[in-house]
Amino acid sequence: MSLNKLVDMQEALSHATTLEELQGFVEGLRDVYDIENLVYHSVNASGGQYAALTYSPNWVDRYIERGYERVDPVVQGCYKRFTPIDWKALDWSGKPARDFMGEAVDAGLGNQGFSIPIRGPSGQFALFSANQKDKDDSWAKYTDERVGDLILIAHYMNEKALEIEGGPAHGPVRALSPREKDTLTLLALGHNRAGVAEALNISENTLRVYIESARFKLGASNTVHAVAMAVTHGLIVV
Amino acid sequence: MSLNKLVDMQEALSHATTLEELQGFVEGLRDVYDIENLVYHSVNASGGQYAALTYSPNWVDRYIERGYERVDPVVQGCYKRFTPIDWKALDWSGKPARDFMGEAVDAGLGNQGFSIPIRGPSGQFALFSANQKDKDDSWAKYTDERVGDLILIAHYMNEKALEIEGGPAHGPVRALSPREKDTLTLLALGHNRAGVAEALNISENTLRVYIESARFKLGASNTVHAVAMAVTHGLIVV
DNA sequence: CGACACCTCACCATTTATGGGGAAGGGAAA
DNA sequence: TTTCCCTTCCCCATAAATGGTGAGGTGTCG
Repeated sequence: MSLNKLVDMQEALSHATTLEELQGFVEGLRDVYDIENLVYHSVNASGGQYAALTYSPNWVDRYIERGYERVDPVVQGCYKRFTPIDWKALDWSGKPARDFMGEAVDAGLGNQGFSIPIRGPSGQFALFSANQKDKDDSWAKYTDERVGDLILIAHYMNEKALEIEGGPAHGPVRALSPREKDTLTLLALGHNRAGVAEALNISENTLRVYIESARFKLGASNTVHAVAMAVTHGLIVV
Repeated sequence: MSLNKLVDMQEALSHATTLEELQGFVEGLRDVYDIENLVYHSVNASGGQYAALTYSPNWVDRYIERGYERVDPVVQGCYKRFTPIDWKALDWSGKPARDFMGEAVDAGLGNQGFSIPIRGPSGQFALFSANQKDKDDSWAKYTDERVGDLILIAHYMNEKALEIEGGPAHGPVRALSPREKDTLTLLALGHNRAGVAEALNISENTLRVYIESARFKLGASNTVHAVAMAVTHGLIVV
């Protein structure tokens, strides 16, 4: 059923090289999936935000201006989750939350919604949401049918957004040798040199060679730097 | 097509309260989806690992004993990704990687595979993989048809695993004060104590208080450990 | 075969980090 | 108001990390 759509989607995404094109992609997707609103919203590890969405610019401006992300149950609820969720299942019990939804509907949003939280390396977080004015039963049918597609799209889109935005940001780092990874991993876990040397069954002298070669490869100025870089670049898993 | 299966799956998962039951769930899933092997493997932020899988115990033991996670292109490749990927698209160019695959096939694994990386809050990372002995074209057809289901299952399973295991499991990490964050951030960027103290315009003595209080809060055994923990827990952004 | 990367070990002098102690002012919460 | 926490500063002795250099063996790839 959805395979053709998905193939088209990937095809369209593969050519995107700017964030503006992602905006166009989201708008196209809205037609393909016959839905009123789609939103991709990314918050990277440094707090930088980016969104590609089909809400009215007025609503977006108002949202940003008044800092509604601090009230919005979708954002607040999804930040702690990592599986898709229907907006009905979120906590709307607070008065600010209900007022917010009232305003949102006035601004043209639908009453139904469905969001997919996405997480990338290094604390990156994004939300992909579908929104529509609909009755409960037909909305449930709609989401049941498309949730699989939407999850895939959300992830591909997030990958593309990160590729565009964050790609060449952090410079190239040479891969570490197995021993170098072992060394940095154990250091990151809190062992000192003597402990690491013992754990790896090598002399502390040898260990130092690994630390220094890792430092050299990463362009790090000391051990702390090297370990931090290895962690943030995903070279070691702690 | 897959809706009934998914409903059954969620139903089965909702009753799970122990990690052992997840193991049983994975085994059941293997039959439902007519695949040779399924693997759920989670690494939480504290380095704790948990797996529910259908590989032979011998292979699992061998994998752990020899630290194959450092060689396995599936683990290494997926850690940097966050969209599903076929194992063929991974980097198998190194000799250790090829040797590893040879051993894996000898141990009964199929030659084809497909993995879904999953990320949760606070650096939690998991992999959900499907594995089978198959030809390229029929495997491509299989994955195309089921990738949507598998992604959903992977996410629900990860949610359940974290719910069971996660809650109060990984020790509480107290929030860092602004000065402590500044300190660890600059240390992570490669400055030594003197440099950080100068950058923050405080004495090196004062700086030490921050390092030690941060270490204490994080339960870290030294500066390297504290910085690594702060990075992996997303307390600082490097 | 030769280049190259990797793993292993050693020594020395010096710089740097750590552990543990004490102290004082400011602010916020209870 | 009292109690925390945050911020800032100081001292000392000891443990640990660093910088630089040298050198032997293994394995892989062209």
